Amino acid sequence: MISVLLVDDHAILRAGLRSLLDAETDIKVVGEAACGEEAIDLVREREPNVVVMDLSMPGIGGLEATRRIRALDGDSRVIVLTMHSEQEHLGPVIEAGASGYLTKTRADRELVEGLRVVAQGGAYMPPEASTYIVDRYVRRTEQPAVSELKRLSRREREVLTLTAEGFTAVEIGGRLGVSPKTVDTYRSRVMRKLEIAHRSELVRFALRTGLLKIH
Amino acid sequence: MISVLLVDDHAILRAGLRSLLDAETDIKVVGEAACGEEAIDLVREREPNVVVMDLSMPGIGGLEATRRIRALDGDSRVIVLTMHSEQEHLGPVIEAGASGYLTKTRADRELVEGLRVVAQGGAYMPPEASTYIVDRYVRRTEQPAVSELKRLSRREREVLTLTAEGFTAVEIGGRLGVSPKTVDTYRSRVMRKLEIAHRSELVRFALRTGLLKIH
DNA sequence: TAGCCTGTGGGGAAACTCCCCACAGACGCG
DNA sequence: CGCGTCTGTGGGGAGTTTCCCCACAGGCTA
Repeated sequence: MISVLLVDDHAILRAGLRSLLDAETDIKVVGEAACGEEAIDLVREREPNVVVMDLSMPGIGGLEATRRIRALDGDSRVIVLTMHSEQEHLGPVIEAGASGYLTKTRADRELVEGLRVVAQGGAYMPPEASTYIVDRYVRRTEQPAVSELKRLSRREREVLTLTAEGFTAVEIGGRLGVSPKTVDTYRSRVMRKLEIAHRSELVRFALRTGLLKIH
Repeated sequence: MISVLLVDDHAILRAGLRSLLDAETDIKVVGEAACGEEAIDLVREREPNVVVMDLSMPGIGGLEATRRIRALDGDSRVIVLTMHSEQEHLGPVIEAGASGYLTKTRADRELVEGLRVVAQGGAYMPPEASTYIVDRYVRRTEQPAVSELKRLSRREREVLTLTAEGFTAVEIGGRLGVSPKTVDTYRSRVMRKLEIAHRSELVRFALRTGLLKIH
């Protein structure tokens, strides 16, 4: 059974959504909110599995509400429902931690499906979301930093990565089968080539180029 | 004008794709390949904007071919076209660096659109891709590591993040307005709480919890 | 052939970490 | 109320680590 909270400042729309969802036996609407603040309170109180969230609302709005709901201890997940196809807002929506995104025109057909996906821990986003997400998170060879990567030798890249991961020269040397001092040299050369003087920039570089990634 | 390379081991299918794409005035098919190896050679030679890639092929297959094409110097992008709806392969496809993903059943209607999106530097993925990508890259509050995050005090989190970013205790102390020794203590406490003994685990933790993120 | 890049390493001073210890205020809990 | 725990704050000191300078060999290029 999936519990759902509806958040929209238009009662009519909430009613529409409710009737849509009431037709499903495994979905239960456990509350409605007309603004972001109210939504947060209700999430705290009823801990719905999924929140269907309108973006444009008076007060803090759907985006900020999404952010705050995600910051709560519970694990309510949010599907953003935009009334117009304002897909330029997709980036902020993902940033805010939404798990789903639907436009009104698609909602009637896809909301139920999206809801199930999201309730199961998945995400339901339009194809365009991939653009945004991939842009941000998957290494892109056309990114300027990545072209700089090509100026590093293999050894230098290895040392850069392992250093950014927090290993010391001794450890890296052990893994690569060379002396720690050699590793020192590689690190120095990387920093000179990239014109960076500080370890933190090294980490940032590794992060931007995708050398350092989530396991 | 978008230049396209078609890769599929079935000539009939390539012919179908070609006729589909020839109908567009801004798309030009600049080559065809029947296997991954051939595809790589042709990409090197003709540098197409987009490669339409079948997954199941003799030899290295479409996945490995995609990976290698992405590793080339050029910036040809890849749309994967699966013949059946083998969406369980989405993860590897994204990992391999594909920018688009289409099933055969959708290709006739969506290929041209996807091609344009990808050629412009975007990504064209089914909604399910978001699940995969978001799962991997957007911090998820329900991840076990994140719940551990809540056991850390604010100061401890700050120090954890900055340490993972490569700053030293002196620098962190300066930024937070406390003594370096205090920062040392925070770091120690973080490591004890998380039961980690090594800096690299600290970085991994920061990465997994999203404390350490791309810019 | 003379450079430049890469892989490999040493020396040494300065910096940094890491473990132990200390203390005060806040908070909760018998 | 007193006691333990957590958090914020810091010191001491041994041992590590970094970072800059230097060196040399092999390969590739101009």
